[in-house]
Amino acid sequence: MAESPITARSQDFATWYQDVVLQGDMAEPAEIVKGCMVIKANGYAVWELLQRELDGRFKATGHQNMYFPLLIPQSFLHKEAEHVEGFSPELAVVTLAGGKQLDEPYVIRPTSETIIGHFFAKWIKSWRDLPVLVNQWANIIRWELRTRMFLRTTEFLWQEGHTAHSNHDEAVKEVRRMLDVYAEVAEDVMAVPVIKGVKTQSEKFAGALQSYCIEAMMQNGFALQAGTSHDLGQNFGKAFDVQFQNKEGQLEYVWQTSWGASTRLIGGLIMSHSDDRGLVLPPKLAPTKAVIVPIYGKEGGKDGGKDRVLEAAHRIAKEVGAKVDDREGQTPGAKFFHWERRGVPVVLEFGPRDLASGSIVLKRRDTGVKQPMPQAELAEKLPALLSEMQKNMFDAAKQRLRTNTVLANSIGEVESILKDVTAEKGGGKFVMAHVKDDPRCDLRVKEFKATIRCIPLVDEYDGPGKCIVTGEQVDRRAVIAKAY
RNA sequence: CGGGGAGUGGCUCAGCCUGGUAGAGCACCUGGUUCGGGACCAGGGGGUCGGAGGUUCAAAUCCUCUCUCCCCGACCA
Repeated sequence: MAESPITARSQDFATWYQDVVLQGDMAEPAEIVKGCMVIKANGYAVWELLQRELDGRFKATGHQNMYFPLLIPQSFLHKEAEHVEGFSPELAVVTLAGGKQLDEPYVIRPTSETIIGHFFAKWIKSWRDLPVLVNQWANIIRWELRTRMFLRTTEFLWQEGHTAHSNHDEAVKEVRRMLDVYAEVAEDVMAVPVIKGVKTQSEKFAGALQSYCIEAMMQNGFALQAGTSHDLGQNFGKAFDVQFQNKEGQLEYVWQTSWGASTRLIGGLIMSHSDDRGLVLPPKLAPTKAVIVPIYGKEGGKDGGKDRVLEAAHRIAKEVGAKVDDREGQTPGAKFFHWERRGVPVVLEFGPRDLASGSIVLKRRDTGVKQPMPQAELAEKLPALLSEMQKNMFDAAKQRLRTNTVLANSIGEVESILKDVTAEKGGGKFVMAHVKDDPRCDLRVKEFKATIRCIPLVDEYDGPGKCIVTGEQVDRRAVIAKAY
């Protein structure tokens, strides 16, 4: 398979990113066809690992996987006013089917609140039926004006959780609990530090009371919304008439939540850790943790030196759970590059010299440091090394987040920090400023193409202050940044 | 939709200005020598240049129309 060069330029991030993802291949992970992404082998393997991590946690918190229809009667979308307003512009609609014009068109789901609301109404009658905790792994379509590899494709894979509760308190607890799950997976599994917060009313999910989110910072300082968890209140309950009888025998509308994370996470992963030499995968998400590259040396081949090296390499590989790259006709150098650019955490060199000395040379992907070690110690040291790398990658990303987070006390200051920031040039910051959750503030910030990313749940700064736009008192600083 | 750019073997691209009927590198196939950071030699297969029309003795190259993709903006996970 072809190995195109990575024409990475660390400052030209968009181009770099495009190159890594399009051509830089973790076995050529993806390409875009008409705004939709084709995810190839290794890219999908990373997604599968992420899925497993998320799904395990959903199940551990009592959720069940279900599957709902792809096509939703258009009228369903219209039942919740804000929802239809928010999603109408990006709907793909099926008007013709079976060779006939449909009486009522179907929309291809952009998200499933409506059709799930429809079923919740059928399934929920009593307080004994609650809570209902559902998750769906699915594809959805949002016809955005512009696509971006991994971050915004027309069709994407995601997971959407939908729950119904008998009271608001419990629903909010669920919203927060799932937000924590996302944050945990981002930080512990993806090694991507995130800020948990709430969206402004302007930025919230269409139809929600409140949207919670985790925001990550990419290497160019851009923000990436990596997961959301919505408190839907009774909006959808009322729209779809999801009522239950409480213990007192009275009818009440359910309180709902929804939460989702998508293949965008893979983009976030790449843009958080990868470097000019290709992908860097955190060990927990690396489909292949370690590869042994055998080197046969001058005496190789004929006199059996090659066989001895290979035999020993396979023995070691079996002990430590590594893979041997025994492909013919490729030099060791080519193999090193091959695995390096695919983000394999540990590449092991093993040749005649190691065979003689009982050692093996180990190179870690995150730091690029190469060191010899006794073969006998490898099996024991590898797991510890992988977890050290996992931590190291998180720490590095956390450090970057800290370094690029700044305080500002006037709108002019925020503007001067962010106005010239672009995805290509980099230099993005998370600007912490007191700003009110008021559409006027969102609009003011949009003047220089930034957004209020979130109001953090935990205030790590100086508490209350005056809004830099309206002058009104607010209780903590919010994150303002340019975002993908 | 507005502004840029690009469509030429599998991939990346040169050739176009100054028309003469297609090239390079990588990849692929065969044989051999290699093997501690993208090996080398020799031989070989594969494209009619996004599509349509026009000008011309002759079009990848000039003209007209059209399609597609990429980047920037508006919309957004």
